Amino acid sequence: MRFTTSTSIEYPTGTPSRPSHLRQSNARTLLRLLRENSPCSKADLVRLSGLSAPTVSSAVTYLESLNLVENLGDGESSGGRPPEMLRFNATHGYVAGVDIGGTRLRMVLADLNGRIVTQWATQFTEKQRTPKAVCGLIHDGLKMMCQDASTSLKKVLHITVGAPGVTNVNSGVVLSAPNLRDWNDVPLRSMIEREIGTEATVENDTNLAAVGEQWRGSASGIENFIFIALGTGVGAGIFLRGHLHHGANWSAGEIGYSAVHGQPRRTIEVHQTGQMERSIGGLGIEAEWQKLLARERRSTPELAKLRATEIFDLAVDGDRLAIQVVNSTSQILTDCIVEMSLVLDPEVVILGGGVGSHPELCRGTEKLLAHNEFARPQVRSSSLGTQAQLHGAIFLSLTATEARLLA
Amino acid sequence: MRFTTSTSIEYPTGTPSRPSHLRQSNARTLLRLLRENSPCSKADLVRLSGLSAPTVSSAVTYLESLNLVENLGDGESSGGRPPEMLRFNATHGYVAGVDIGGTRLRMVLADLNGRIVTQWATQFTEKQRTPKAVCGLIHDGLKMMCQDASTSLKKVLHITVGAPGVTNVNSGVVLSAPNLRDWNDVPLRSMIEREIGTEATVENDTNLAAVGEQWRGSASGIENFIFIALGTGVGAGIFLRGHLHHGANWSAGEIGYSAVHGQPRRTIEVHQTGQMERSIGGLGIEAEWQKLLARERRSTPELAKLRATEIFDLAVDGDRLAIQVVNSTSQILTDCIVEMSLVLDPEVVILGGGVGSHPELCRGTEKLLAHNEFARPQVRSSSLGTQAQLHGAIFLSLTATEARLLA
DNA sequence: CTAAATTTGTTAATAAACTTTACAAAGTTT
DNA sequence: AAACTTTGTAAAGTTTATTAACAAATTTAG
Repeated sequence: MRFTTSTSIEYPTGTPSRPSHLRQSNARTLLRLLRENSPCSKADLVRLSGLSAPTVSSAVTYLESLNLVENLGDGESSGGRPPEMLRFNATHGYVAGVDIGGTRLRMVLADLNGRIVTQWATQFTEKQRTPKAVCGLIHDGLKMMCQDASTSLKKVLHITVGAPGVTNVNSGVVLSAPNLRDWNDVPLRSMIEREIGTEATVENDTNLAAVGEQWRGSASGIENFIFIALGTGVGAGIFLRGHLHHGANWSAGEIGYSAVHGQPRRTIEVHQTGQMERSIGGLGIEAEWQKLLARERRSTPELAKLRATEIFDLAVDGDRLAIQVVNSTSQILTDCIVEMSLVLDPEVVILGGGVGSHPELCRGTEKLLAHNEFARPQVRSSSLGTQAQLHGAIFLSLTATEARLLA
Repeated sequence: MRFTTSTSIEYPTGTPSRPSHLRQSNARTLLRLLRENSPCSKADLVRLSGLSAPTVSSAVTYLESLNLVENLGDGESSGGRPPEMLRFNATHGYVAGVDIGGTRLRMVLADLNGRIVTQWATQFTEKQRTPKAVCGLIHDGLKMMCQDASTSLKKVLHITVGAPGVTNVNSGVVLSAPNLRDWNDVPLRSMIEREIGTEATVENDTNLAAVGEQWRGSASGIENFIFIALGTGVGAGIFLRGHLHHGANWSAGEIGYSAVHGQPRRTIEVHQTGQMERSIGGLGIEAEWQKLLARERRSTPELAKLRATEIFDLAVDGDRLAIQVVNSTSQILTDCIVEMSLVLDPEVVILGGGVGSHPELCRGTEKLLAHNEFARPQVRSSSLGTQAQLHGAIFLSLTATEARLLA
């Protein structure tokens, strides 16, 4: 260090602005405007951006040279020389989304407008659930989808993978995934990047579902909401001030371990199913149903093996015991929502997952929440259903790609 | 709308980058570097910023013309021409912080480095607690402080006011403040701005305390933490990903209404003290203490009127009943922290407020949390104590001012 | 004690990016 | 067919940055 007079300065820290930054910044602005307003003319871009015509012209030439913009030829005149219509070239590249489920692998391929162009899925065999095998399957699926979309693997710019477990998004490591045996500290991102040669993001699947619902689902445009996934497992995706919230140890939203009102207090242990999950997870709901059946001596093999959603369906038909199950589930869920709302004050709570998206549960929860004067967010069912994760994955891939299109 | 060929485009949306933006951006960068590294020379700024020497020279001249930077004269040579030392002119302006408490008004004045130069406080009389009277008191206090600091009211660039209630920070309206009679939908910001003629920010006092602890207290440098204020009231400041979280209706952190494990479920009503507050607020702790005293026939007038912190002090001395009070309070607090941690996964929880900052409570809570395998944030006592709000207010004022110094 | 080296800072020349002005191109309206 | 409107480009001028050259002031070395 050459510095001597002052105490101690570390070099360098600044981010100098140079004339070339203007070009970059304006190119980015124009590309964004083009993506939001395709097709449009240069004159439109002049009006939209506030830049001068020569600048727009030069930037568009630059974007065309990168193959990011295509010229569609003359448009309709509005009283003068007809405009040359421009369009963002959505097939300049593609992005992929992957959902690693407990029993199957699902994938989608989308263009740079986020339009899904093809999809692929496969059931796991037991052996295929190792991290290494999953990477191979993803590679296979990607190749199949590229073929189907008549494109090449090289044009896939980013791939986002949803894993059913606690995930360090920065490092791309799946820290733990209870439903996937031996998935602990799996460096999934680097494995995929090495296997496929494409930049990757790894996220928790429930977080992806939340992003999906925010992008083009029930939480569209909402800045503060909680996505609650009720299925075999119970978890939440926390979306605050327009962004996912992960927490200090990537475990935000692990509400399966939350306490249930009226049940004894417990300590939190990783390898034990949480109290909330045991109560309102799919298995918990079915257990409650069986208990009630037994108590009322109505148990038959057929009734006893009903799944949670089927029990809810019975409630819609007016079955007294099933209604009781819906009510107790709704009550526990409501307590959970109230506690979260007091802390976070979300605008909306989205109920998703195989069990959670059942409309009867939404209705029951809404009714109970209405008793409160506040801590009373809107409750909505997931509108993307099982596709939410995949849409969220596409969104994150698009976001990651955006910065790289003009880098 | 002149646009006809495409479906519909609204003008204008862009943010064009022009050469003058470079100057602005670089001036801002250099000012920031100067604030972080005062005193330093132009040559240092060249190295820190990565900009060329002529650019730095020209920008510094500009900053000097605005009186934002002062030249201290020659520094010590390090083997060549001695550098001209530059310093950010922290007395170019001042910022103020205000805390509206239940019984008193406290204010501080700080320079643009955030150094507190003077303070002022007054007890409220009953009549002085109306919004209008409070604005007058703030005006008086500000004038006193300016006199004390030998500066003028015109040099006060921003004032941040903490109010003990739910506050809409965008509009500057205090929506409700249970401890201040008739404070409902008070447009405090515009009232202060009109009275004093200075740009103002209004925030919830607990949120300000959280900001203060993050800036120069127990949460220094922590991106995700929860500040829990335990006093007569119970509330939390939620600090996530480096920013305060307010929620959709400005009521995030209202955990005084949270349910207490083992107590019957209740609906949430605004004008009724919350369950959590009734249990571990100062009054709740004192009631519990009196109950235990009565049960053990130890009640004396002297013991019965002890305040919560004094009861905790007795526990430190080994008093069995007092220890019991600490334990039950810690247990309820721990349950609350665990539930929040499952949702938010904070790195740290700061205990503050008159009751909460008692070290015995921190110790008890830490011990109980240690039983968990996760949902186990660090627990720390507030290090700024009753000053936390004021420091937070100064920080927010500085942040608001920063953008305006070069506008 | 003087000359060389070092560090700081300014001036002059050059480059990049934007804007304004002028104008060409290609329609519609009168 | 002439006038008007809209789109788009070319040329000239402005702003801001950089590099290169140099001046100023001190330390170091012979």
